[in-house]
This record gives sequence, C-alpha cells and structure tokens, in this order.
Amino acid sequence: MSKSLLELTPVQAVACCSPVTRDPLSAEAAERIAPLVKAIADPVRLRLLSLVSSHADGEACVCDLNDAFDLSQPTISHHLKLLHEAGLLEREKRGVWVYYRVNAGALSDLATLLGGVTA
Amino acid sequence: MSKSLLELTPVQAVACCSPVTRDPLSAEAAERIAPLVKAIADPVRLRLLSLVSSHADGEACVCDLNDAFDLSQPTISHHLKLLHEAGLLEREKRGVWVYYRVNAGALSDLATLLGGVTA
DNA sequence: TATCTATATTGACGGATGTCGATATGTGGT
DNA sequence: ACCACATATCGACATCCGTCAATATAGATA
Repeated sequence: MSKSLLELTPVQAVACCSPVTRDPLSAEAAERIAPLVKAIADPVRLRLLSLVSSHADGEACVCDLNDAFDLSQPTISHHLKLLHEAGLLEREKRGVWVYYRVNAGALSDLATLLGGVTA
Repeated sequence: MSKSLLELTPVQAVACCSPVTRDPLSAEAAERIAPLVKAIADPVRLRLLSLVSSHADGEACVCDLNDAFDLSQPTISHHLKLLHEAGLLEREKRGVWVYYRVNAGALSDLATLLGGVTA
C-alpha cells in the first residue's frame, strides 16, 4: 500500500500534476505546490541549491557551504533543513561530515509544473 | 540607453541568467531571482496565475477571479498587484473592468532558470 | 573517559507577509 | 450632478520567517 500524503515530501506530493498554465489549479493542489516553491523562494536557499548542484560529484559538505556565506552556522543548517524537508536536497552522513546532493528529478519536476513545458 | 536595473520588473532583471543547477549562483543573482520566486510562492497566487492562464482568450477579469476564492476583494487585488509587479501578469483596463493576462515568456524563463533545461 | 570537531536544535528577536474592514478612485448610466 | 459598481489603497492585526547566540548531539581520537 502507498504511504499517506502526509508522509510525503512536498516534491513527492506534487509529482503528479499538470503544468500550472494549462488547467485551473484546485485549491488543494495549490496548497501542496506552494510549500515547494516557498522552499526555493529565498536567496540563500537558491544559492545553496546551486552550490550543491554545481559542486564536484554533485555533492557538497556542510563545511564547504558554510564558508560561502556571511551567515552563522545555525542559519545555514536551518536553510539546509528546509530544502531537505521539501525533498529538494538529500542528506547523507559520512563520519563527522554531512553531505547534501540535489534530488535529481525534483527541480525539473517543479520547472515542468511551472509551465516550462508549454513554452 | 538601457533602463536602470531598478526600473525593471523581477522577470526582466533575470532573463539573462543560466540555470541554477549548472553554475554557482552569485549572491547578487540570487537576490534578483528570489523575489520572482517569492511572487509565486503562495497558493492563492499560484491559483490566480493558473486561472488567468487557462481562462478563455488567456485573460481574465478581476470580477471572475474574486468569485473563485473565499477571500475579500482587497486581498485578491493585493495578490494581483504582487504578480503584476513581479512581471508575471500584465494589466489592461477596459471600461470599468480590469483584465489580467500572463506574461507569456515569464513563467517559462523562470522554469528554465530553475533547471528544467538540465533534466 | 575526556576532549575536540562538525552539525543540529532551541529560544528569542525584528521584520516581512496575508488578511481584513474601511475608504478612496475611477467609470458608466440616469 | 448624482448614483451604482468595479477595483485599488490604507491601516491594523496576527502570524510566519530569517537570523543570531547559546546549547545539545554525535563521531573521531587520544
């Protein structure tokens, strides 16, 4: 049996829908999609996503990421958590270090949803 | 001569950049892109965009849009203003009514920026 | 066990955001 | 001129969000 909607990340909960520009979005669908968009609606999180994605081997250690910002370590940790909970970043602990990598399909699913397909 | 960056809508200010997933985003670029993403990071605004886009002739009157929500008229007006200022909706007054239509390229530019291209 | 380092969590604070009711503005009809 | 209607703006309020300093947790090493 499939997992409850409530156990899915925003990305998983949204992977089904047609682009926003083709059919009127139901209130329920909009409520599912919005948190995913909110997750990337911040300059720090956009840069984090970009840094991880373009990093060697497609993954980056938190220690590398901290250095790229003039922000406290807890703040970066907070943003990484939000991206992870949204399903956009995957988290792997290796020894003392934590590595993040982008969930490959997630961003493109989102892009499709936003109407890239109808261009 | 070209207009100042400050006079451009977020969409115009961003139309130049490569996808977020390919190169590390500069802090400045991230600060330009984030407001655009924020503009669609709300369930009401997502539905507004979707309603306008999928409406007959690609345009919708504010009076139609108000009826689709259990929200006050000023609230819908507020969200439409945000979408317009972001460059995602165009506004045209005809008589007493105001019609909005989606800026055709804007959403797809945004989708491309978010990495749809690298899928 | 003790200690050092990497990362996460907590609690607090200021500023941004979504919503409303009241009001203003603008347009057409009488 | 006046009124009715469509839309926008204003001011207030509650909630959410980004940030920090302080602290907790967990792994490695001695």
